[in-house]
Amino acid sequence: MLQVPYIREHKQYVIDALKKRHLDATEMIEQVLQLDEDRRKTQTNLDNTLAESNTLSKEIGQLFKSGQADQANEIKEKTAALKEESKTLSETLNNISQQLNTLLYTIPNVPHPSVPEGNTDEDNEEVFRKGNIPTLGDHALPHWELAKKYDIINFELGTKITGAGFPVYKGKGAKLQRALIAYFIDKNTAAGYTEYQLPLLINEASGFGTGQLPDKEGQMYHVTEDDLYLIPTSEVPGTNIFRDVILNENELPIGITGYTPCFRREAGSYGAHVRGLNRLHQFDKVEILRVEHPNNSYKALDDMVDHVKTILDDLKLPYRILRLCGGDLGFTSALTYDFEVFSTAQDRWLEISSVSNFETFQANRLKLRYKTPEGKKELAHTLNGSSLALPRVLAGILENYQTADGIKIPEVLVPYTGFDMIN
RNA sequence: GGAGAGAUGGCAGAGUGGUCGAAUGCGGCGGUCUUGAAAACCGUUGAGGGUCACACCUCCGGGGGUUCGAAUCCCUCUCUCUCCGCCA
Repeated sequence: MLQVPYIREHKQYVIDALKKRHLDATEMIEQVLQLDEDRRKTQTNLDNTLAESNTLSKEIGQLFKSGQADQANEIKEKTAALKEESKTLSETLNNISQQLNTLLYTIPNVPHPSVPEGNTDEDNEEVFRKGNIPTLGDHALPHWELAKKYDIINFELGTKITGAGFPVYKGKGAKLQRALIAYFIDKNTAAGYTEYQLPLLINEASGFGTGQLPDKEGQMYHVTEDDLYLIPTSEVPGTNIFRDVILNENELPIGITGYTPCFRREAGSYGAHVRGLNRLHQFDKVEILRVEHPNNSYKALDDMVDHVKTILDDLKLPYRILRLCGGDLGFTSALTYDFEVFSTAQDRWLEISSVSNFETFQANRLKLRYKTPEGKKELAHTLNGSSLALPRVLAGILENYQTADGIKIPEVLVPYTGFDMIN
């Protein structure tokens, strides 16, 4: 959620920047500013009314104490009108505040100046590419065929147990998953991130804090009996650690990492693009997350990108990094870099990580602040990124490491798997 | 699932109708003392709105009510804890 004072001071900039998202926010912004002005006016009126009746109440108390009941009763009559007035004013105030908030919730984050123009993922800007795309012979198979051939993932079984999009990993496939998780977390903790194990269900307040609610309700599985949601990413429980928190400035920066399964309804997805591991309802992901001083958050974003790079370098997978264009940028993000690994047998790029700076957008919803040495409270910046999303990494490994004899295991993983070949 | 208890400032914990944004202790911050530290002592220390700054207003789990006046009384919701049951 954008900060109203910021909008007030940078009105035109905000409107122009939001145009990158193909959103003409002129009217919304004007409305926000008008509502905010109304809000403050009404608040002042209400405050004055309440101040008056507070004074009278005190007087009445004094009069009763000194036995002047007649005078007290006289003043009592005066309070009725004030009471009526303050009731009306506070109703108006609630009304205005609600309108203002509803409007603010619908305005996405202001894109960073470096965000390129563009409509779709095709307009994203490639900023880095590394790794050789192997030339696979005629034997090359897509990962879902490989999974079947070596009996390491069973999609049909998951369909039987739950439904489409809930694969069952088996034998070396299951072990490889576990190896990847352990390796990612070790890598992240070595870089200074503190490991967490987080809840997989979240309440409404948490969903709101990171921006999934109220708008993107349809993306999450909802346990209606208890009114809880299955997490679509550990960003949600991870970031909500800091909801309603005021840190000391010297506690920054904070970095945490955690592994969780993620659950996504993916309503409306279909076809070849969701085949195999490409798009699932349940998948594993290791996440990194940071709380930063505003002055340092873009440096932190670069650090996170560099960190994810080293993981992919270790795995020796061909990958590229994209800077998302305005049209493809997520609602809450100011700047996002996507990592994509090349799926050789499918001849396409698969997104395996998304690293974003949300600036104060989430912090404002979360009320995540830090206290400066002067005692001022400022919103912190939040960032997060995947390191990494498992299924597509697995797809990349299966496809790129396949040989006539089986699938080789990337060297760095062998200590974790205990085997160097799936055959 | 059954029975009971509770929700107050960073934490612990008083407060049952007016002078309570709230005693006290701990913690935090600043200072005195000290070569330095500890101890002791002194001071300070919740959040939001509003203002150039004050004033002022709101907040004692959420919502509603009674009252001139509510942390305090009533209703309701949520959550937490204890015991029993069930269970990984």
